[in-house]
Amino acid sequence: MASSTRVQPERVRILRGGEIAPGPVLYWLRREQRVHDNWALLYAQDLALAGGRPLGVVFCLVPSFLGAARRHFEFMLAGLHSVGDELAALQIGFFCLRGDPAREIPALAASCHAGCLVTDFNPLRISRQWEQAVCARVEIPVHLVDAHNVVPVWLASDKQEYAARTLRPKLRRQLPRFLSDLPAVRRHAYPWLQDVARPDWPLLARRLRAPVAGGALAWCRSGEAAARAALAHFLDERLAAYATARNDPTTAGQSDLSPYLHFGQLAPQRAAYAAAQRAGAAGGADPAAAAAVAAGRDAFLEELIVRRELSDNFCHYNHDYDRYEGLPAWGRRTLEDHLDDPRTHLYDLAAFEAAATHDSLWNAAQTELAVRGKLHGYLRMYWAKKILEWTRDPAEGLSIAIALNDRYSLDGRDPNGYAGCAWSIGGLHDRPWTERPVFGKIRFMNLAGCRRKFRVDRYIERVQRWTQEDSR
DNA sequence: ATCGGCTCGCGCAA
DNA sequence: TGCGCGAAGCCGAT
Repeated sequence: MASSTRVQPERVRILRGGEIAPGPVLYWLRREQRVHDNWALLYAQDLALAGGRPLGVVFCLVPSFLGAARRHFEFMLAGLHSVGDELAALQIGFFCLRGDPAREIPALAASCHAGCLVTDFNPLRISRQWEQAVCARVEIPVHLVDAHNVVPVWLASDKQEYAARTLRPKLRRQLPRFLSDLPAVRRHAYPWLQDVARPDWPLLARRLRAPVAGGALAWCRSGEAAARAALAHFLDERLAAYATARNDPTTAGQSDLSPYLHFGQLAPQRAAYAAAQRAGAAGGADPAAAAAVAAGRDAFLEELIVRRELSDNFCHYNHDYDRYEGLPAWGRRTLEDHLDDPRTHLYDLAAFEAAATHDSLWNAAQTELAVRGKLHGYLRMYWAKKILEWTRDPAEGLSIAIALNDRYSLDGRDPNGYAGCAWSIGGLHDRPWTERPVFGKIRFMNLAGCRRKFRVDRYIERVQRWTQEDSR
């Protein structure tokens, strides 16, 4: 069977080799929960078209996943619901299974006599384990597609990068080849004819075993359509101010796209391509406005591509990405020099989770995280660094920061979160600074710095307003 | 308001 | 082997 005509071969890794057998192509959808701008779906469709076969998509719902809360599952299920509807309209089969993917995926592949299995790339350990388990239980080829990174993670670099500055030039060299528009998925010429039971979405929601944590997520509607609207809104309304406003938690200066990127409802490459198109022309006759758009675009692309793909690089090449042992050697060394330093305050997970520290800014940040399911980028650093400062040792601090981020943040359980916690607490991708108690040479942050950057009282009031709205 | 120093190690130039 | 420089800061000097 011929290979893909629309997807570059460097995007694809063969997890299990062999001849593609007769029978439909099955795409096991995991991280990229969208129909459009999805290289893995396009690749699976190309394989199916080349062989004249039907195409099916399967998602396997795991009732409990890395500490995710009920509202995360509800957000995800709402998005998957529209994915299923759109695929049906394209004559592509859609299954939403429930249980252990290591059992469910091979069972489905066998029952529909699939000739090939395609899945999307995710660097987290649990994803690799599922891949291995599935490969061991099927007799057909399994192909893995990096549909998340603009430059496929294994092509961008063959090792864990030391810092953004070592990855940046490697990405830049490859971007002309990869930062392109994406082709449209087609109505599939060979319809999926076998009976597909429409997922019983309300039943799936009722059977979840996820803990209830945090408030409702009124600010962020789920789904591909909402994601595209949010991108358009950001590019139209906020891009010009992004370079200057994104580090001020009292203004709406951030893109607010991370939930969509995390759940795969928005393709990073779509966002990057759209932002790159917003060249100086946007300002028209006004050179200052054009310069602001260009600065916003550059800052956004730096975060969207360089820093996000750096965190995929970290988790892909460092299997201790969420543990103390995964921190850089100089960071661990200097933290260990200060293990016996007295701590000014000590809290456990429950006290942090209850936002019951002595610091009203920290409590407000934790409250924002709990109520809204997101924490402003600048405050997220302060938040994590204080957890390091107020726990008995850095390993405990790291695990508390990760646990809270995974439980509350809509974009938790993502390489971004693990890299962010390791940056704040262990100096990952950072450099050493003046030595001081507890932190050692890890970059320090404090309230005075926040006051210099933004109106701390205004931020705290803002969070209190959200809390009142939420309780109503 | 602005500036330099802090401190490690990567990667490139020589 | 030497050297420049870096994921978002802090602090004290001017």
